[in-house]
Amino acid sequence: MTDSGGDMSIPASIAAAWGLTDRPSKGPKPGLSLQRVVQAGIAVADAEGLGAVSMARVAKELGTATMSLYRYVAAKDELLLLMVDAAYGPPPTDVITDWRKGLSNWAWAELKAFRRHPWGVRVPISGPPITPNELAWFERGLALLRGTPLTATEKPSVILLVSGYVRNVATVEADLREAFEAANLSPDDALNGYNRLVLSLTTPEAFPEVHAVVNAGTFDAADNPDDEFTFGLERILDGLDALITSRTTHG
Amino acid sequence: MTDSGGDMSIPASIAAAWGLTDRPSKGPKPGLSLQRVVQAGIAVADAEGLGAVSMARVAKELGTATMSLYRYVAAKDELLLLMVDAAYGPPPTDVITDWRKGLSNWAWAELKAFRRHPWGVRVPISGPPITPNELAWFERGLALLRGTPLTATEKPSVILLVSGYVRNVATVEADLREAFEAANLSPDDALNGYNRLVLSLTTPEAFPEVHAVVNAGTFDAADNPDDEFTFGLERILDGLDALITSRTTHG
DNA sequence: CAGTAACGCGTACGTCATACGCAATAATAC
DNA sequence: GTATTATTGCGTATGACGTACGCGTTACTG
Repeated sequence: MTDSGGDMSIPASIAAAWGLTDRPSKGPKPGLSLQRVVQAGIAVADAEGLGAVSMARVAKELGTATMSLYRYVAAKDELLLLMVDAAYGPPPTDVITDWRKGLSNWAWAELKAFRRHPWGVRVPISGPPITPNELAWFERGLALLRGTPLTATEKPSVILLVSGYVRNVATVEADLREAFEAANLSPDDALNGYNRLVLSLTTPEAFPEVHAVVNAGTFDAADNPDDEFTFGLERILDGLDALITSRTTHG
Repeated sequence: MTDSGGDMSIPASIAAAWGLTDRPSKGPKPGLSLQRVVQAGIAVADAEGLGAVSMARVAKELGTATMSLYRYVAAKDELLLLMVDAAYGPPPTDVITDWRKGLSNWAWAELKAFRRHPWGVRVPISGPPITPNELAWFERGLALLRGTPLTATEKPSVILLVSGYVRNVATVEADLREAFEAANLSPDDALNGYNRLVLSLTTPEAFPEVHAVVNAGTFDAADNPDDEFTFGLERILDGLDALITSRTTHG
């Protein structure tokens, strides 16, 4: 009863990221800029992890007082959202007509963005894409599906499917990295520790498949980290291919 | 140089969840139990969201002092991990020989668990599965692939692929729900607000595909929320089917 | 030149996780 | 039966953190 009017309007900082704010004609010139604040946040996150990103820490990075940041960002959540947007950067613009090659290229580019900024996967998703780069990636993904017989309902589902997969793999990679950095082990030792841990917690009777997988040495080495990603991606693309070709042949 | 010995041993509370702790013979009888603490945490999260889960709030739920919880859990992170584990519950135990039906059933069960406890997707993933239910789900998933020609390396990849997808869809569903609860709108109005927002931020020239999708009314209604899930799941299963049948026919 | 809007930022407050220590308790060792 | 000791509940205190508020300053507008 208090505030029945649902808003759904965007924060000023997001509008600024879209370049929709005309700079005010009055008052002192800003000493900072939204971009510089976001870049400082990224610098801190890259160097010290997302946990180190506090308003105070970001301000220190810029040599300003903590509260000055709030002239550019209304809340920390907004800063994080814009940091992720900047971490994505612009999507690949290669002109690719083959949807499969295009989507694969797109997915790899997204994975590389997350590898460059592993903290990206730790920022909780706050809603559907509204920042410039997020929407640009979405647009590019949809464009790659242009030649396919997929419906307007299906195309976004495909993008969700692929980008969600990228995010998952990136998350697992980040988990592994954080685990062995925290315990300062080598990646191999971390995997090995996990193997021994699982074997000690479970019995072969109750967890036969898990034991079989662990004993097969599946988790022994982080062989080529790309192989894991490739496997799932190819399955997804195969599944899409099946649908697309079935539509194409039954015209 | 300080602490070169990497540990990789588990927290006491996790061991307790596995039933590996012999209760101490000395001292007063515990007034609480790990299970009760975890259940209280779940009750708070279900009723008021994950954001409301503070140690103080959980303690209040139990009628105890905040610090008493630390006799059962060494840190809040552990509590959250165990809350998620309990939210999963045991995996479906249906005996299904057809891998595709089995995996589908498994995926749907996981989605339902997340729908029951939507905050589950908001708990950041801290590492590979080590809690009882998490590992039980993993085991079940692997068991469903027993009859397939997939290798010991591929099977976990498949599980990661499917459960990651479930998690993504559950996250998107949670996003939507939180968005319209926050703005107290109906789901339709929330979707509509997003549509108008996107159209106002982007131009049809720069974002033609996005405009086409929005104008097609794709995001107008949350029709049957299950349809979205089904679409992606079937694509994944199709992709797996392609691999499995190719292996089967080429013996 | 007065008015005004936007700036940088110091202060203060509320929330939260959690380290520490103490008194009470209950089993064990003598 | 008494002393010992491990373990419990929990009060207190600390330090981090996000951010509301307001003040003095700046630079453009009327």
